Amino acid sequence: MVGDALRLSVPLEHWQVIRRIPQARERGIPDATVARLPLYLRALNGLAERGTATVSSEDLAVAAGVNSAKLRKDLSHLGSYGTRGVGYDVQYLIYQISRELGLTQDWAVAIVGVGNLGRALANYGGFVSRGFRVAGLFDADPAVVGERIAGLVVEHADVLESVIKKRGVSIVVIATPATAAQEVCDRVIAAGVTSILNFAPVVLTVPDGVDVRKVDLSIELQILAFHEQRKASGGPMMGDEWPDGVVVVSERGAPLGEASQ
Amino acid sequence: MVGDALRLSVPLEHWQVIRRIPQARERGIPDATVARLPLYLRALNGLAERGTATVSSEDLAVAAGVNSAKLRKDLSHLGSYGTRGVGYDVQYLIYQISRELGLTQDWAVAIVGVGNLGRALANYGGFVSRGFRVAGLFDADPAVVGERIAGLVVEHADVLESVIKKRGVSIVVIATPATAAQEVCDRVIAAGVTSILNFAPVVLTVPDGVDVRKVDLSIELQILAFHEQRKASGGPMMGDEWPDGVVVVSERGAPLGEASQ
DNA sequence: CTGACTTTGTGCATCGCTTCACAAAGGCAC
DNA sequence: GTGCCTTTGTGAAGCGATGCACAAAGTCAG
Repeated sequence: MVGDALRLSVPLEHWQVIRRIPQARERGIPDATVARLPLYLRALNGLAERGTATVSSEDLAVAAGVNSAKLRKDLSHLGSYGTRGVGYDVQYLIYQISRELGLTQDWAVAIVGVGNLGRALANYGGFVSRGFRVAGLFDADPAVVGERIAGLVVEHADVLESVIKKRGVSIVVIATPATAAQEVCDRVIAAGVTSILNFAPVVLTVPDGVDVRKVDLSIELQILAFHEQRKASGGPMMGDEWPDGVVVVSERGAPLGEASQ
Repeated sequence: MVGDALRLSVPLEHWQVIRRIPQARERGIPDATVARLPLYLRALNGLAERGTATVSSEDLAVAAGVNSAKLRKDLSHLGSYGTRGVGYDVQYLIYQISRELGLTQDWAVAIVGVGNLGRALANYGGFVSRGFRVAGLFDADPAVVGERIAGLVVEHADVLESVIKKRGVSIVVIATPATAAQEVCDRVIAAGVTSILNFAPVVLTVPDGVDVRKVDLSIELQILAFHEQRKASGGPMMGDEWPDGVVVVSERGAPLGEASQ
């Protein structure tokens, strides 16, 4: 089904040449590129749904919200797909990017911490949709254990290690309060996990070889606030002075109660 | 109310000098730095809670999970706070970073889309804790409108514009399904909002002057999958072939190793 | 006051990513 | 085939971030 476009549009010889030159693909793909591949993939899926067969770098770039030169360079790191004068075969490119990202296989994901966020994640369709399968939900609170969410029964955090091994979980999502995050992190790593997606507002300490990605809601808001402030104070200087002479700490509300969560 | 620490360790003269030199602070702070400031802020709050009065760049860097040279350079963009031979006054630095990020004022935030994610966000303590106040919850589903969440009554999306203006909302969080996101986006921008945090898996199109930050759960997972695959395929080649036998790319059996990271 | 010690702030070399601009490659009409 | 048109893939320049290494600036003991 897929897999035809190529044979037609790119003679094998071509790549053999490519192959010989050590070049990009051989050694790692730039991180910045990897971070954008999922974006392209999403745009391509949108096009595919609308029945588009081929797409130019220009059009795809618009759909993905990036610059076309960047898109081409990104794709060139995967190999020389695409046909000059025509563009890229949508289905073929979807396959190639999926394979590169490792989405042609199924990843078992466990979610630890079934609070508001954990529930939202468990029910989030985007996970299941492409290559990811929620294989376990865990919480330390007995009141939550046993509850059925998104078709799964919440298990007690005590059995984390054994379940991870038994079900071949390779990616763990941490959605616990900040205080529990490091402990959970240590335990899943001990159980063999090397990829962690962390939603808790703490810096996790992990050994080499373990990948941690962090999603921090309040940090994003703070960055927005910075820009918003800049825009608002378009005028000359804003409160660039010390409040009244010399007040120091946050006078506002409280001593900044780090809302654990 | 609080506010002594500084007076002791940093004589006023000091910054007046700083103030005069146009230097870095005048023109924008690098984006990369802005993105890390919230991290430093969190680390500092942790230290403050433990009663630490001053901290060296080295220690703070460890707490924030960055390199100390980077930390010093980042802080130098704000001004010359810190005392050589001693370090930084924790309370003072908290105040300076908060001010720079615009957290000394209160930002009214509206959340549009009260599904699983919207609920999680509304209940997320991290928002309220520092400078952000949820001033409105909106949804288009009549079944949800009227419900009380985190002390707020969900309002119908129809009144979005008027409420935004009335309550002075300046930051909007979009947690709607992908299909509704662009419309919501257009409407809040028309109502004067220029800062948007988007959780919907779409690329929003906005006019110049509007800031959009995006948090995409499935993209993060896909990036993890990429690295996980790299690690797993430490062995020879994995499914590097085209489904039915046309060999496609790298036949090589080795390189790749490179724990890329 | 002097000298040893600590830690900041920054000049500089480097690195990686972005953007430009264009030659090379392919399609298509005739 | 030949020539024109479209679009890719990439060399090279530009730009911003990173990390090193050290002078400058401060503390502190005596």
